[in-house]
Amino acid sequence: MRRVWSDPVQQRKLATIEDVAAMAGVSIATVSRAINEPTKVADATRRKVAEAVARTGYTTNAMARSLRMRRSNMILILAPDVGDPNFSNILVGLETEASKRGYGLLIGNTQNDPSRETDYLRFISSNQADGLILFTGHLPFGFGQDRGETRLPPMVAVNEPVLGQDIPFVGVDNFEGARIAAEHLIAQGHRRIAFIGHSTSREINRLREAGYRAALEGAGIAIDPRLILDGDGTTESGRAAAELMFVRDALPTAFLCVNDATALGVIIALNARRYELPRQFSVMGFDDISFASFVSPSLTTMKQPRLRIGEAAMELLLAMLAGEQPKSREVLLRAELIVRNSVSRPGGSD
Amino acid sequence: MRRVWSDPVQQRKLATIEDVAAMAGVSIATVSRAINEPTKVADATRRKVAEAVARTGYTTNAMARSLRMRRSNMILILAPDVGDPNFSNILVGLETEASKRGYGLLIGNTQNDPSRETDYLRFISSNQADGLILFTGHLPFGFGQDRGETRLPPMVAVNEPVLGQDIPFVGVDNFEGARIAAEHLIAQGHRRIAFIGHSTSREINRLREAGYRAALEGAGIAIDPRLILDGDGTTESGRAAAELMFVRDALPTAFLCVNDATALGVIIALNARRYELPRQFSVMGFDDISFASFVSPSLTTMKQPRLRIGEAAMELLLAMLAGEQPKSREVLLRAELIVRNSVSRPGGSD
DNA sequence: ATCTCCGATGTAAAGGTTTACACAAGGGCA
DNA sequence: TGCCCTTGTGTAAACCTTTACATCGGAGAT
Repeated sequence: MRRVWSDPVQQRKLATIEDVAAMAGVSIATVSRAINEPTKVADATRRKVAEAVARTGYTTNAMARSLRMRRSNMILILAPDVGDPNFSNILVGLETEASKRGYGLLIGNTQNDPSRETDYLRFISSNQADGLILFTGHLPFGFGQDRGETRLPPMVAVNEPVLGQDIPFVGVDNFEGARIAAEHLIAQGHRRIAFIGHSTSREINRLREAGYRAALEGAGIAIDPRLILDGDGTTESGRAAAELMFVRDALPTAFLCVNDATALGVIIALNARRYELPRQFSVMGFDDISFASFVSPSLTTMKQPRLRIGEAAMELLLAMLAGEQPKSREVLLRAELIVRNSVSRPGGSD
Repeated sequence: MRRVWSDPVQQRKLATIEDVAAMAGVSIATVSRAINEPTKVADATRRKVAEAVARTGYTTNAMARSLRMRRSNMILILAPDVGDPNFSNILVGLETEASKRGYGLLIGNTQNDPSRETDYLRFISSNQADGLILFTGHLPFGFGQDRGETRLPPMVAVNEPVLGQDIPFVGVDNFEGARIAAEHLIAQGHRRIAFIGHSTSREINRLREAGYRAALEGAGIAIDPRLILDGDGTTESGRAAAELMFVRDALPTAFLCVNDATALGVIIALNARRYELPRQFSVMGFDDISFASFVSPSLTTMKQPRLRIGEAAMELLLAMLAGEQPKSREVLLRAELIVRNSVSRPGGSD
């Protein structure tokens, strides 16, 4: 049995820049330059160094480098729920872009727990991360509020904007997306369209509801407040909202839901009541999360360009780290209408 | 407009241990001890230091600390696909346990690209990470094979074991899980049970197929090789496999699928052929990924204890880092049978 | 022939910790 | 009283880079 892992302590000392310098017969400064600024070094020297690097297997010690340069080439990702499907796909985009530029990703799962948010701040304040991607929709607890004039580190909000803090945001155009969704329903002939929102993430909800209202007004349809319900964004709350509609007297012909999870709940409620979908009721979601195509009927929804959101956010953050002024404080990407089978013309309702 | 983010360079220099020492009127060594080994410091001194720390807002610089101590308190997670739902839930467990013990998580998305795997090795070889969690089922490209006797860093395989490398593994008991699944079908009265596998991750497939065979043999059912098909683990391959069954003459009454994605494909194929499920065919999956409960019929499957897998893996890795000998080289957790609506007694087939 | 300038390289400081070792003071014991 | 041991603290080295500044030759200009 080879006990490969049993000794956690690095045994064979790693080669340092000094070993390389000795082998190449130059000073450590020259080695450093040969590696980092090759043009500043004579060709012959550069070759000698390159060979010594290869023979020693030298890798520059990231800790020493970071200590000296005061930057770690790490980005901290702060998210309330790492398991959220919406998160993980954006993460792929973030990672792609970051690793392309030599940055690493450090992930922090806060579960909306203030103490965990504070906890992760140490990565920032100890220089272990140069910048921050925020999924949480608010500044980490312990920032800004306590010390009056704390400088905020470079950061970009994603998924949900941070209100009142002048923090660059990259995300989907929620207003426009919801308007397109509602217009799709209207184009199918629906006039009585419900909106099931969720107050949990206020800003997203506000924008999507605004898009819904804009579409209806644009089509000359009066807003019926009885058709606007509020949930918390979960499947269960969608189900409950649909049930509530039946208890009241006012029924819609179509449900526009603030997100796919809610839409799923609505579908479950309608299926349970033995309605035939989409003939009797149309349902639309927003997000296009993975199960959207597997529900029955498969869900017509607005697709968030998650990969591109991640890439764009990271690109923006890295540009900020490089000292560039971002062109705009908000990058909005268009949501794409995905037509599946949960929407049709209003027909034999009841 | 407050340009909070516009200057990426840390402006106000952070307090160092020296500032604290000066304020408390002690040496830096004492400050360090007061923070890290409080018992070795007199009470009065400790209080002075604590106050100075509070007043300066001192946080120890992680880079300097890591440089000196040759350990970073970071764990690198190497996964082929960060967006995979199976991954993200294990990640939550990993993160919970790691952050509880003061470790950070660095994530690397390799997309099974050897060059990206090699790329991420720099985190290990430059001391930027102390240990490694491997989702990939193989050593990162560039490890082991090239230098004959390279010491492997402390690592734990998760999800899929690494063959022939004596690397500790934490995961679900695939053999046992598949056997339980098959036995569940047998208990419902099925005798002709198909197994749709996938050769992409060989070891997982091998074990699950073995569990299937063991169950059948245990019940005295002869294995019919025409009922064993191979796919690649995707929904599409599940669909294709089910279609193939219909082309051939041998039909099962139940499909045991190597994973939920495959099972979903089978369900789609059967639904498309207008069979009534589960009356005419039963279908079982494995994994219990999020959409399993939303498919129609909802999927009976074996649930992987993902959270616990993550926790156990991290616990093991950290123990190894602390120099402990792991008790066993393999931690197998039981999969749990989740009964939903895709399985019933074999009935009116055709 | 001298001066200037430039390119290539070396020297040494700085970045912020932890910790081995030395040292001082004080208490207990012979 | 003298010695030893313990407890608490300080000094300085080590961790490994990057980079400002100095130095040194040689080429080109006068």
